[in-house]
Amino acid sequence: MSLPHAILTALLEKPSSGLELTRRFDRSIGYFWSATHQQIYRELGKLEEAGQIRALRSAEPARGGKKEYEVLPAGRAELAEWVGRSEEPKPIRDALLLRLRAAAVAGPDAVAGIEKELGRHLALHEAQLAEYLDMERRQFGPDQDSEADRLRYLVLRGGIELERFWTGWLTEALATLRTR
Amino acid sequence: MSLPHAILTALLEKPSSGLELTRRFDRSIGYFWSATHQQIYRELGKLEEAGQIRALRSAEPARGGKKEYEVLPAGRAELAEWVGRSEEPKPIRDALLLRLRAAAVAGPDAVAGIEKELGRHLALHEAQLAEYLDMERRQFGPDQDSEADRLRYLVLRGGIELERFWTGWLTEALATLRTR
DNA sequence: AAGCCCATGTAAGCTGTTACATGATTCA
DNA sequence: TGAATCATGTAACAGCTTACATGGGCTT
Repeated sequence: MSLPHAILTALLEKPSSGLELTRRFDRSIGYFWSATHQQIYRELGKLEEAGQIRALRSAEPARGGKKEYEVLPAGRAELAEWVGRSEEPKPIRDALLLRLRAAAVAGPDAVAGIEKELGRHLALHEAQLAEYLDMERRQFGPDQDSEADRLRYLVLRGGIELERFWTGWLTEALATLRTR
Repeated sequence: MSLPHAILTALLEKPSSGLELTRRFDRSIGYFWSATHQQIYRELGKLEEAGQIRALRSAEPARGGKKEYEVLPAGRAELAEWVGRSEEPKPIRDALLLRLRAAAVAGPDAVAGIEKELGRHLALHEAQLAEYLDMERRQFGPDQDSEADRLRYLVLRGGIELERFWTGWLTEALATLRTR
């Protein structure tokens, strides 16, 4: 149940149309909460229905016209309430770890195939880490004065450390497999 | 599309009934691929239908009787093929990171509420890390001779390092919030 | 005029979650 | 015998993914 809150957050940062939101979900917000344009349009409809957001320049033609949305007070209140809500961490579902475990029972032929996949993932995570480090360098100076900036920096720090975990573990995994 | 492969892996490690599988998904397999008993029973039906697994002691009564399943050659082949298959890493969806980002726009009142939640998650991840370290100590000695053991140890190493990431980042996040 | 991108959607299907149902066995 | 637990399911729904549809504007 977090997609509506992700959208409310994005719209509070900047009122946007559906497609603009989609773009931003491919960049910043999507780094920790991904969504496709189909999900976003559906959810925008629900949020408008619920009176939490409102379309600007209202009377555009239904098809082909751009609709910008902004958050209403009810939406802001809902988001603030959600932020403080308690929720269990979701159990992990990671296909790569599962694959390794499967390789242990599927026999040695399977192990050769998985090595390539591990290397591919390593490259992807290294690229993501580099991008985060670049964002860190450009967007965050030595001192953040505003509370909001410090929170945003914390989120980025999470992304960085998570990618460091992946690159570290994948490197270790490849080294282990190669010395067999 | 990984649940059937998780089940095949578990059944190859040891033929089991639905409930036994459920138990094991709460322990070892579930540490990186969780599933409820409803999912498991549904999937067991599909796998049997597809000729990848088979029920032992076949003619037990439908209700209340225990059914043990074992993997057929077709199932083993499917798993081996899947292990080598290439797949994009799933985009991240992490509610806690999203919450922090939302807190940045939802105002300072929201920040107070989130601190408690961060502390709660920290305790959970510390407990999980301790459990993994205990497993490491008990199940894996200084030298793993068999390939399968080394793969299983790699998976556990992944779990350990992932929990270290969480405890480290959550500690940093709490420290940052408290010095505001 | 044809092809491309922008922008907003619809529809179908799959996966996962939550709530409930049913019979068998065990133990107080 | 009643309650708890074991064991296997059914049903309904929510969320996400994939494929396709529709119309407008811009370029060549």
